[in-house]
Amino acid sequence: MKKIVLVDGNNLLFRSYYATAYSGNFMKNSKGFPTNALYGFINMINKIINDEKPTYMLVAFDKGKTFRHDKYKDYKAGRIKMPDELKQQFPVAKKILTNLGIKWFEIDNYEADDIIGTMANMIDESNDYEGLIVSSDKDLLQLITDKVIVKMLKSKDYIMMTKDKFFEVYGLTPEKMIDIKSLQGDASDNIPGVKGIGEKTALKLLQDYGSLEGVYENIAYIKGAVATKLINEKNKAFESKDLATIYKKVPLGFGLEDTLINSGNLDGLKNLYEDLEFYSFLKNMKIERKNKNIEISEVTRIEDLKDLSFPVSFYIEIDKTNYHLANVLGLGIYDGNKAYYVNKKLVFDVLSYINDKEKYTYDLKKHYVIMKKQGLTIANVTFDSMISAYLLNYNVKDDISYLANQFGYDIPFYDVISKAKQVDDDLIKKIVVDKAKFIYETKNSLEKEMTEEDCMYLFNEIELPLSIVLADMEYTGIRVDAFILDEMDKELNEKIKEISNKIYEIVGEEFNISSPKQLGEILFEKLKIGTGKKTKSGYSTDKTILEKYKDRHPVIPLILEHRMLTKLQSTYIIGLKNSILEDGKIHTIYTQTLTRTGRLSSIEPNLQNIPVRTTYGKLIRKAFVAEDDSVLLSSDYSQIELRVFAHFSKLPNWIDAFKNDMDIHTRTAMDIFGVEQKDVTSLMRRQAKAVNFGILYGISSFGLSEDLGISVKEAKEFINRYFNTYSGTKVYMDSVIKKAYEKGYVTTIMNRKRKIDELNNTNYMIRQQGERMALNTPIQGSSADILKKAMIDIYKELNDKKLKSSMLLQVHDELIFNVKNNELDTVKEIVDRCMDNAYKLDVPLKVDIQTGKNWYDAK
DNA sequence: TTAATCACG
DNA sequence: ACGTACGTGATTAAG
Repeated sequence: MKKIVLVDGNNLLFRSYYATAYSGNFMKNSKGFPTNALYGFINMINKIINDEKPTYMLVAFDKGKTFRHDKYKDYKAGRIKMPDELKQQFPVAKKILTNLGIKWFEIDNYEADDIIGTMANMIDESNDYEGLIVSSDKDLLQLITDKVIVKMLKSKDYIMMTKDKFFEVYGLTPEKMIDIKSLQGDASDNIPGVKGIGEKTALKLLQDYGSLEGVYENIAYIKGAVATKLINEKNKAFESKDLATIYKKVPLGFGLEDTLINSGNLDGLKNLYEDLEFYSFLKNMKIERKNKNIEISEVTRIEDLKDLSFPVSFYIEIDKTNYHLANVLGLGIYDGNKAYYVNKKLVFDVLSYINDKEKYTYDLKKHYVIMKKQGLTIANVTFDSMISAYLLNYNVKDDISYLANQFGYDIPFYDVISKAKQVDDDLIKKIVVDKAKFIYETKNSLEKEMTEEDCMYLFNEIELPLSIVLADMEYTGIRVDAFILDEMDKELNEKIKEISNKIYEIVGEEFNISSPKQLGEILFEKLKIGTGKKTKSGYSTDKTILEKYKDRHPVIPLILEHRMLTKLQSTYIIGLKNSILEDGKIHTIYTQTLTRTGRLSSIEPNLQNIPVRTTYGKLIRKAFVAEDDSVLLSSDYSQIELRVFAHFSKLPNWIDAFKNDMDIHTRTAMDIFGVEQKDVTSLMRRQAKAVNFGILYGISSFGLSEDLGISVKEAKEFINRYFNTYSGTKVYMDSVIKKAYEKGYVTTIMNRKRKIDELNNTNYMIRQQGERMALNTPIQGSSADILKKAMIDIYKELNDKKLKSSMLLQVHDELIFNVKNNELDTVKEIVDRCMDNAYKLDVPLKVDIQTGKNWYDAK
């Protein structure tokens, strides 16, 4: 006989929730997500598995509505609404089951009881299965047969209810549970029963007369108050019988054999437990840790590698996170059988030796830059787990150990290594080998997942080659003239001092202007400029607020100017100056595996937010200069996001406008205001532009009203007008959101996927936020895809033609190159053509190119 | 470490 | 009745 365990999932979660919920201050993880019900739930499931050792199992859940099979019943009207804190734990419970390899099931209009009843019925009719139901709900006892028993959960232990045991307790056969309920009622299930008849009386009556029907047939023999009650509530009694009967014909769509427990997904389970911060379960998972001690061959000569079989994975450990400044500590290599450790002196020779062989990495870009500094150009890397995991929406960090741990490898985090008092060679040896081993051993599963998710193109043709492009950009660096920064620094020092003194004079006291707290007190309490409370910790003094009050007090424009100047000085003058390395250049690091949309980001320093919007701030760009005999070339996509939107939404007017190289905001103004081009005022264009940008961000009337300085109502009318004019917009946006809800993710033009968990949040606000992400990501992400493709094409052509010019920076829709004077025309042509042709949209891509001795002039 | 602010696309 | 535009990083103050 094969044993199937049937679990009432709702019952289990409810029990666990209320076991701790009354304290009011129940278990949550550090993000505030409630976890109390899950904790008990997992404990129970583990216990069931331990105690029963089932090979088949099904967990049933109620689904949504208060319908029960074909008849509408006020079935649960008497129950209180499920608290959100409990509700939110249900989807996670289901995920956990899936990862445990346990089947769970729910279906519209039916309850867990019905599913279990149907299964029990199937088991009863089968020849080779027996069932065990786990619940604390007595209702389910009616399902007990010769083949199906119930494990009744009590507060601490349980009672195994077989047919015999049931008879022992109730003096009846199990199916009479229905009749008991009809008389006794059940408040929690909103079964009325007969008022005034409790368990004792009900049992006595049924033992005497066999069934509810029997009771009424023999009503003449029953005396006193009980008889009166029975007669008065006869209808209620029979109604209750109907309600108490578990339905056994749920269309399951699967058979008993489909409840076989499978191997599940330990890594997935581990991730879930980590998210929930269930460290005790993590410990008890007894996952076979995958990096058991293995023999490590120490490489002292190249000949020691003669047995190496390819491909191999390798990992270089360095002593700082900023790899432009770091020193190599050691190298680990793994070929599927043997692990090798290479000390820092031999790293260059060994990697040179295997450079024409196929290799796998974690963070190819980092390794490429490290070795390029030593004069070796790493080649033939065909797989990188960092990029792969990023595309698959894993939580990817700079430190490989985070991912390795998710996959069951115990590898210390980087800060452990960096904080170690002395860098122990044996420690490094073990770590680099484990890391290489992790890369090698998880390659296939990541690759398989990428194939399933259909992102091999993105991986092989975009991200992996791009990491080399970025590595070369970082390695090359951009020349920065420290003298120019110094001059600006002096000028700023004076200006800031001057303005500070003026402010102190006007206000009548000295204070820290950079402290929002102190500034708020001065402005709103001392000077009583207005009543602008906004943030948690006090008054909001941000730009928008200050600009609103600009005319109220002469100090405010000075504060604004002070803000601008100190920002320039601290972040850009001082910050950038500190980032100039010995070669007179700044080498940023592009994080390729961070953003949710597929964009790059730039750190240490961030070269993607160098001032440009204000005349004064823009001067910083004069410090970014070309090399000798060169100019800087800046090429940017004109309105790429709006073009991508035109492509997706297929708006005929926009496609037409872009094809004719028309100003898109003017065209929008013409369409929504219904005027000729010559009659478009600057206000109309400005408004049209604001709505267009709103569309890219997933428009909201509030956001638009803020941007345009109009009321929310007016903004709402504006948006309606826009949707009426461009009906395709609404259709497109609705379809994106619909698909996002269905699939749980959105995609870009190159099938980059972004999971959007916010769409499942019970909080309306957060769901709204999720919808805006769903709308924005395909646009922002596709634009990023396209520029990445252009970068790869340009890089390849510059290399193939052996040009000395090089790509330096990427700023989302813009590229900066250092171009040798004698290559200017060639490079211009290449950049223009590659960017134009990077991807074929329904509208043309447009590229603006400018050149100059420095970044300021090239804009 | 976190919040507030402001720089960019 | 709520409280909001999308995506980033660095600096400062203050707990």
